[in-house]
Amino acid sequence: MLSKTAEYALRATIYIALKGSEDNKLGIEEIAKGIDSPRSFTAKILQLLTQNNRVISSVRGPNGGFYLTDRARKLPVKAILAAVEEENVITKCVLGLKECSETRPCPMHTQYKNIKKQLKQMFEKTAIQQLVDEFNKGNYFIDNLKGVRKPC
Amino acid sequence: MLSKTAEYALRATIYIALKGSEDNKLGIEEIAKGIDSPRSFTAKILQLLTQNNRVISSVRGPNGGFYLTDRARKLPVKAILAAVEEENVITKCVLGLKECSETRPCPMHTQYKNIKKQLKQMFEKTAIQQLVDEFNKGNYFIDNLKGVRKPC
DNA sequence: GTAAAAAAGGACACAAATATCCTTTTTTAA
DNA sequence: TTAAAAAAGGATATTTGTGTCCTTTTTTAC
Repeated sequence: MLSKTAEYALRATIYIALKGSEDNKLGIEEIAKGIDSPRSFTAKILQLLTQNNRVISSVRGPNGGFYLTDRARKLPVKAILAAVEEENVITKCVLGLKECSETRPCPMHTQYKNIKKQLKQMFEKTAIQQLVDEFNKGNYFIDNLKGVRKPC
Repeated sequence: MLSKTAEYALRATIYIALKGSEDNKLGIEEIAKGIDSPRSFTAKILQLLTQNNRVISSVRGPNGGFYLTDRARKLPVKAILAAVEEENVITKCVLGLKECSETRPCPMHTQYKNIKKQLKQMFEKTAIQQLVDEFNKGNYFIDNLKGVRKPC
């Protein structure tokens, strides 16, 4: 479904949103460990997220690190995909046809169109902070987002 | 969503189901042109489909080619994904976590679980022949599955 | 203002996906 | 039984995705 790049981008951003703040910036070391991802590769991805779409904020030097502003927390999850140029999952034809629409549908269009619509909704209507809130409400215990988990 | 390999596998199989029969086998040349895919690469993929899961049947030599048996036409679309080892789209966590379930959900599990369920249904409940039937009923006009299109 | 900490950036390495080409095997028709 | 047609198979090339490492820049604290 998504590339490793997109998965790490989502995991890292959610991790930073969950554990960090402007007063408590997180270093790349902690983030990579927290989401179980390769450190340097993740650093590259975070660069995309700080530059391309300003989803993540960063500060260099001692006490520096990554965090999300309140503004960024209101962004839809789609903004993360956009930063790593993978928004197209939302719109792409399941058979990979360049043209696939209601008037020129591919043979799977009827079956897929509603799923695609829901994917679109999920990524566009869900704010990053919303994921944080829901996660904090639950008593979840997650393996890969290690530092984030709570005991069951 | 899907790899090129999976897309070509789906397109080729649907193309063969639409245009071919045991009496009218299709050659790789025609198939690749019909679905707008690289010829040799598509040939490799068709090998997977003939070997791994017997979704497609083939005969060598003059008047040989590819076709689908009636049995194969009843297979779910998932069988095509299985042949190219890409069934996991149906079950995979959207964030790529190894463990993600109702009891140990990832932060997007709530939003994604229903979409995943529908994806699963689509690939498991839709038979290849069903796509053919629906396509033939409509007055469709498709660019990439070139030979298959009908005028609007 | 100097040293240390941290992200940013550049260059490179490795692996997987995608794609091509050529040879071999099978089959058919003449 | 031979030539031609077609898929099967093997080897290799190319591109993209993934991952690492080292240097540079920025920032802070002392």
